[in-house]
Amino acid sequence: MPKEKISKQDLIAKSIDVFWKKGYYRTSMADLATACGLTKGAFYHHYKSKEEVMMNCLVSTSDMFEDKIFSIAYKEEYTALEKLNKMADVIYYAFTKENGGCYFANTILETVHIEATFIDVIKDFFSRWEAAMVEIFSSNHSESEAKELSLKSIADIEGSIILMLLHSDTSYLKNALNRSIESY
Amino acid sequence: MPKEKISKQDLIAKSIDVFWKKGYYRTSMADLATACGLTKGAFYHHYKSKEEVMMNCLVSTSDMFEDKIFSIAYKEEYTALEKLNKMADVIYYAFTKENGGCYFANTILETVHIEATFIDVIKDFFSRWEAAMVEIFSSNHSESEAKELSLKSIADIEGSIILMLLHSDTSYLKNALNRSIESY
DNA sequence: GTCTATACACAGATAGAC
DNA sequence: GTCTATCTGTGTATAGAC
Repeated sequence: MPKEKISKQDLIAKSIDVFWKKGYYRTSMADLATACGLTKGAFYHHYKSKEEVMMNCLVSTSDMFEDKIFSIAYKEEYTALEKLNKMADVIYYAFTKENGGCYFANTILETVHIEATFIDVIKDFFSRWEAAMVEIFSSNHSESEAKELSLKSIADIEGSIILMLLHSDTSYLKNALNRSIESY
Repeated sequence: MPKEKISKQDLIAKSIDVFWKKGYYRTSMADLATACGLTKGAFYHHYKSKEEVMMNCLVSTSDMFEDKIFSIAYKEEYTALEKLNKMADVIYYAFTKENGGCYFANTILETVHIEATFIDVIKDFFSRWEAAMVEIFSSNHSESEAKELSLKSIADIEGSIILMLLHSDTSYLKNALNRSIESY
């Protein structure tokens, strides 16, 4: 296979940046193409619709979170508290870099009342996150307590991201992550 | 003044429903006009731009929350716990009726990276909410503790709304409201 | 694989008849 | 105050040259 001018991985990575920042509906195919240094025509050669690009972006981002963040919960070399702290650091980085925010929360709020297209990928993301948190909290709590603590942490973090974006102040997220650690 | 076919109040009320459900960018002027039983031309007679309609909708909704919900925090005839319970009931109703969700959270996530137009009204909404919660928690906690408890409650509730919408399950919100009451 | 050109629908907004 | 008609821009998507 001859070398490609631009790889599919690159297209998705660049597209994620645009979707993350502008949202699904507000992003045009021209935006995505330009971000990749292509024209619309060339971009459509790789993906046949905006929906298809978005799906690939969501799946790719979810996999990246699993790989870089949620997987920490299953590493045997760390204590539960170490896992919580390490995850908090990477989550903070992921939700504050560039313009900040949670790609999945943005997308579900934008699309949930209009089309069900992306709901399963987003459910999957939150289910992976919850599973990772449950894994950690389970070392110290009953199964049902661990689940409740996990859901509370996730809700608190997501809500704090909203306040963080509203006030342009990352300490809202920082505080939520600390509350999550303290609840262990 | 002769009777109007349709009052400005009605236009805004109907528009809020549409914006709440479809979001700002996804809602067209034709959507708003149709929801009000008007044509685009007639609708433009009342409001000169979509942005102006949105601003009026946000302000009107924020005032409604202050009037019907946040004001409970300042009623002297109730104990702090009664206030928390009453507020939780109305908040639950407001965020679950129709399609559910928080109009202000939706809007800030949709627009914050694109335009700053609505940020002040939305800040005002959250600041009113926070003030009401601080008023209640202050009866039992120091000023700084009351503020932290308030922000935690609000973040938890907003995050739980996301999970509620994702899973079509209002118990996420119910649980967050209970956690807020228990934290008193 | 990338480009230009284009088809077609719909967006926000305005003009002018009734 | 409401309507129809229209202007202008932009959106998704496709066709076909290079």
